[in-house]
Amino acid sequence: MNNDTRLSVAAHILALLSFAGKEYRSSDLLARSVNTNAVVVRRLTGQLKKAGLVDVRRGVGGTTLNRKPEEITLLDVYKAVVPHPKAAPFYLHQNPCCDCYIGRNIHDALAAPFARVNKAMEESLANTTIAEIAEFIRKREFKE
Amino acid sequence: MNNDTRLSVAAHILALLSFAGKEYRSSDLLARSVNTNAVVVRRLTGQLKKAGLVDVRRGVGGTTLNRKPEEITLLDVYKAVVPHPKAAPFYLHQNPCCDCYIGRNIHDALAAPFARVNKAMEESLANTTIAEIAEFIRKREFKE
DNA sequence: TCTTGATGTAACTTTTGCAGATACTACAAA
DNA sequence: TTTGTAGTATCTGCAAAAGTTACATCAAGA
Repeated sequence: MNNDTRLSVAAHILALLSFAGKEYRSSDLLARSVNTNAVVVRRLTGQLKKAGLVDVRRGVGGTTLNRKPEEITLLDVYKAVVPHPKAAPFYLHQNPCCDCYIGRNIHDALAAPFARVNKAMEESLANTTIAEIAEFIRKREFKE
Repeated sequence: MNNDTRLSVAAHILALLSFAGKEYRSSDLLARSVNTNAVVVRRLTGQLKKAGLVDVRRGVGGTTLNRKPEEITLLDVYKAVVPHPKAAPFYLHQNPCCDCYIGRNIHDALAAPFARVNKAMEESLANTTIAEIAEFIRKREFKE
C-alpha cells in the first residue's frame, strides 16, 4: 500500500469547513492549513464536489460544506477521494503464471477474502462522521 | 506494479508451498509462478522466515512451510510482509499548519477512527487461512 | 575435495505515481 | 472593468518498490 494521505487531508479540509459554517473558504487558505499546494487542495475539493459533499464557487468563490457535518462519514469521504481501482486495501499481483494451477487460480482464491477485508474497512469508516472529528477538535482546543 | 502486492504475492507463494508438502521449492521456481524476479521472492521468503512461517535452506536448498497451512492466517502473512509504518491503512498527512487549531489537532482527532479501521481490517485478515486459499484452488482445478 | 545449485545480499537501474509548482483560462461579484 | 478565485494542463522532482546484475556464501552429493 502506498502512503495515501488523501483521506487524511480531505478530512482536515472538511473539519475546517465545518467550523466555517456557511462561509466559503479559498483553496489557498485551506492549502496553508494543510501545509500543501493550493492545486492539490482544488483537486481534492473538486472530487468532494462531485460527490456532493461540498459546494465550490468559482469567481470570488471558495468552498463550503454542502451537507451537515454529522451527515458526512469518513466512508463518504473515502469513496469521494480515493480513485476506484485503489479503493481496495490490497492489490492482486499482475500476470501470475497461467501454466501452473496456482497462478491460474490465485486471483479468484483471494478475491473473496480481500472483498471481506474491504467491507470490514468500509463499515468501520462509516462509523465516524466529520462532526465527531470537529467535536474532538473543539473540545481539545476550547477546553470545555 | 504500483501499489503494494506483497500480501498477494506472499499468499501465492505460501499456497504453492502448501501443495508441495515437505518438499523445498527454489526461489526461481516460485518467481516463475508469480511472474516476478527471484530476488523479489527471496526478499519475501526472508521476511516469512523471520516470522517463522517458512523454513529456507541455503546450499541446495529452497523454501518449505514451517507451519500447517491451516495455522497461517492472512494476518500472519500481512504482518510478516508489510513493513511496519505501512501496516496501517491510511496515513496522516505530514506537518499540518500548527498556527490553526485544525492543523494542531487533526492528527489526534483522526487517530482513534483510523485505529478502529486498522483493527477491523486485521480482524478480517485473521479470518482467512492459507489452507482455505489452497482448498479453493484445489477444488477449482481438480473439479471435485 | 570439488562441483553444483541454491540462498543472502549489496548495489544499481527502471518504473511509477503523486506532490508540488507554474501558468494560463474561465468565471463571478463588486 | 477590476479583482480574486476555481479549473486545468503540463512540467519537474522525489520517493518507494520492482526488477536486474553480480557475487559471496553455503550445503549436499559425487
